[in-house]
Amino acid sequence: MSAGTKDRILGVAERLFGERGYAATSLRAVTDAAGANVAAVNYHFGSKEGLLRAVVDRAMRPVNDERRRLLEEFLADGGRPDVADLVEAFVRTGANLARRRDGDGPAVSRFLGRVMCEPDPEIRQLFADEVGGVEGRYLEELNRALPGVSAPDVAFRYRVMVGLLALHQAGALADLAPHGASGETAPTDADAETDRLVAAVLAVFRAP
Amino acid sequence: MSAGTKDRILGVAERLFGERGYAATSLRAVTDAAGANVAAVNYHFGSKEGLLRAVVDRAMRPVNDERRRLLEEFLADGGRPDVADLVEAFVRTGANLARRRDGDGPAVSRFLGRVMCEPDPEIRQLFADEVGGVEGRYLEELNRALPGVSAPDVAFRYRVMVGLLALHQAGALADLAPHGASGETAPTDADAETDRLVAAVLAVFRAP
DNA sequence: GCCCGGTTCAAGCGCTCGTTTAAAATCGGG
DNA sequence: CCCGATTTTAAACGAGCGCTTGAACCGGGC
Repeated sequence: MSAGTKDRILGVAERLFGERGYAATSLRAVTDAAGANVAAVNYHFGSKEGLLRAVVDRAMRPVNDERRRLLEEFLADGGRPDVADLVEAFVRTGANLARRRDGDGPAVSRFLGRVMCEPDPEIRQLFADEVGGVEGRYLEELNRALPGVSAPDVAFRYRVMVGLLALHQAGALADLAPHGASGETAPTDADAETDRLVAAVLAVFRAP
Repeated sequence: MSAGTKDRILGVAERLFGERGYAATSLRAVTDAAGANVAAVNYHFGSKEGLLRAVVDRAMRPVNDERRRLLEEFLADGGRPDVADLVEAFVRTGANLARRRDGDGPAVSRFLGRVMCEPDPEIRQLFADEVGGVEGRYLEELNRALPGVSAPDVAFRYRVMVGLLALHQAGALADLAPHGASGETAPTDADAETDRLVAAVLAVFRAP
């Protein structure tokens, strides 16, 4: 039933890094939950940071692939994606992670959102390297689709998109509610939240 | 010249928590930089979390006060603030922190942004408690100013505003740039960034 | 049957963590 | 000037950290 030690460690690390953050998660917490030994981490991944790198890579790969695929679909036959196409493709690809068939969707999603918000510049760089290529191409196409907006403005709105997606995935948007207010504890439908997110990002890009 | 030990610790903690995050900052790093002894933290603040609480309180108080003042100014004489008023008041109050006369503005700003993004739910709660009252009133007024938008939609857009402000203050928006792209290393004018942020949030609230 | 490369393990390395203790330093009021 | 309270200090506590070591385990080919 259970996968190999290496994969079990990856899965647990993904979940715990996402829940507690990288710095606050000890290797022993990971290996205990994975039914493995601390030394196994250093054997398979070299170090704690190596483990993080492997988890980021595994989690990010399908997202990158899907975003690249959608972009190439848009560009096929000399097509020109508009802003809505690009935002939909980019944001929903990330947001839909949480709905993966296996039960790990929410964990992967939260993990990726959390990594994007980590304080340590090394970790941010690690993540940026992983995502780099594809994101750059989206920025290019966004510039092409918004000829009336200056490049720095497009770049800013692009960063807003990435940042909001990260907060959404980390679950950080959900509990920024003003708590003091009425109920609202209802876990508002996740699909509705994603729709709201896409709409918000689109509104930002379409601003005058 | 130097303030008392207590205030020096508060100042350094503010800076280091903002730079490295709470979990990754040791008490010894704080007290060393403050020229104080580790035990002084527990004497003055009881614990590491007590220190965090004190720093949040000190940093957040002027922001809360200013937001409250602006809101009451809008409401004076039966006035009714519109969306632009509310967003400007809320976002700029936070963003302008970085321009305080003393040199600590950027540190305070980064610290507050970082705390809003911390993974630990206890810390998030601590922050929410501190901000609570005032934010709830802004949400109320936003609902009043947007009669055509459903309450859950307004609540979502409100969370987008708070989240984006946090990312902006933490400096996380600045380096989500696609790195792979051209230069853009230019530290784009901070005022221009704030203007873009306000414009983006306004666009979100004004979406159909 | 035996050995071998790839894995996993218990144990321990040196170090840093948050916290505690008790003594020294500091200071204002009688 | 000295006393009592407040503040600051050095030193140590136990726990947990990331990482390393050397031995045990394991399945498959000679």
